[in-house]
Amino acid sequence: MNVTSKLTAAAERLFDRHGYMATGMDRLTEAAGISSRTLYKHAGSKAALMARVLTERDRRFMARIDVRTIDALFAALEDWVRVEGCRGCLFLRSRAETGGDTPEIAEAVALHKDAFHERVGEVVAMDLGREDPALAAQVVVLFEGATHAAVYRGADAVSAARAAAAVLLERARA
Amino acid sequence: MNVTSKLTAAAERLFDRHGYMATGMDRLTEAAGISSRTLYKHAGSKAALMARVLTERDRRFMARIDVRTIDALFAALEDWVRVEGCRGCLFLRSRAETGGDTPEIAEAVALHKDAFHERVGEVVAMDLGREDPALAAQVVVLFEGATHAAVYRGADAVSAARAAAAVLLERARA
DNA sequence: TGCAATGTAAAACGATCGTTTTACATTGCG
DNA sequence: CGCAATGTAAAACGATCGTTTTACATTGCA
Repeated sequence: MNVTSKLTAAAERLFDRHGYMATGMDRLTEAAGISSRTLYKHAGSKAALMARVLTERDRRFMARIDVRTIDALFAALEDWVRVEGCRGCLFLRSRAETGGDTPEIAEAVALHKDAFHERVGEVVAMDLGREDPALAAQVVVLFEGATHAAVYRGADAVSAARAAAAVLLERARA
Repeated sequence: MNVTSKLTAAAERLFDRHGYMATGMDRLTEAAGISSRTLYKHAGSKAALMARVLTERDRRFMARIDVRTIDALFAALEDWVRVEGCRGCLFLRSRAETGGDTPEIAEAVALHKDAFHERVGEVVAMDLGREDPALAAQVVVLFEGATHAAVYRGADAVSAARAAAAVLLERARA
């Protein structure tokens, strides 16, 4: 495992657990086992490191939701929550913590959310046999809601979203 | 308008726009038009101020969703988003920024989410004519999802949640 | 062999953090 | 009148912030 990926992984974990602003560079260097000079050579700045974390997380997340049905989409979220925990959407959190004023971060968030919405549209089209933008928008809302309600209601929130999505899909088929 | 409520209002606005950790005490004193000594006499500490902001926001929010139907619940959210903007749930954000390690904040968040869930249960019971905990959980997820999807999709996210909730309610009636 | 790259450890940078203190002005009420 | 409460302005507190720098060790390759 090279320096960059070790740093990125450590940063993602600390940002997720304690928040972006609350995580100082010294805790990052300590967790990654590198000096501050090496950190800045690889990351450039704290904002750039956060953007890199988001880009890497987007890759991992999108790979996880490479599915063919809406039900599998929520099953993937159940897995994600079980493995990665549930502390809300790290993308929206980064945007909120920076007030949307850091361009590199705001752009990474926008790219992720666009890609996610497009993926949901594709899954809906595969599952339903035709495109249905209205249903896709509802599934996005359910997914986002499950992610955030899981913070205080745990995996039950994902189950509720999964059941609701099944009803909406059934209705769209009729 | 007395000192305390002016401070609380200014703090809520700054915390919401720029994030909790990113908002320094000097910006709070400047926005509230008070000295730092007065701020600490009234608020005690930054964490206590944040908890007070959350308690006040809970009062205002719960008053807004004092409704009798599920549809009115999402209509109220549309109003809220139009008036207060959409930067995600300030309760979950405060919890995330502090890592859940500040008791006064974690407690205020838990109280709010419990009260919200109970209120949704009451609205579902009124609208449906009987209790339906499963439907209530789904409405909570839709509401939470609308709140957070609205950050990047605007009021359309609330409309989508509203339509989805109508379908779920219709299905529960049959 | 020797240079360039890549790393560490640690000090230092000015800035800003949350909070307290000092010194003084204003006001309301017995 | 006089005291207690409540406010402001501003300096100071030590700590920590993100970032850069200095000085030195290790490694890979021509």
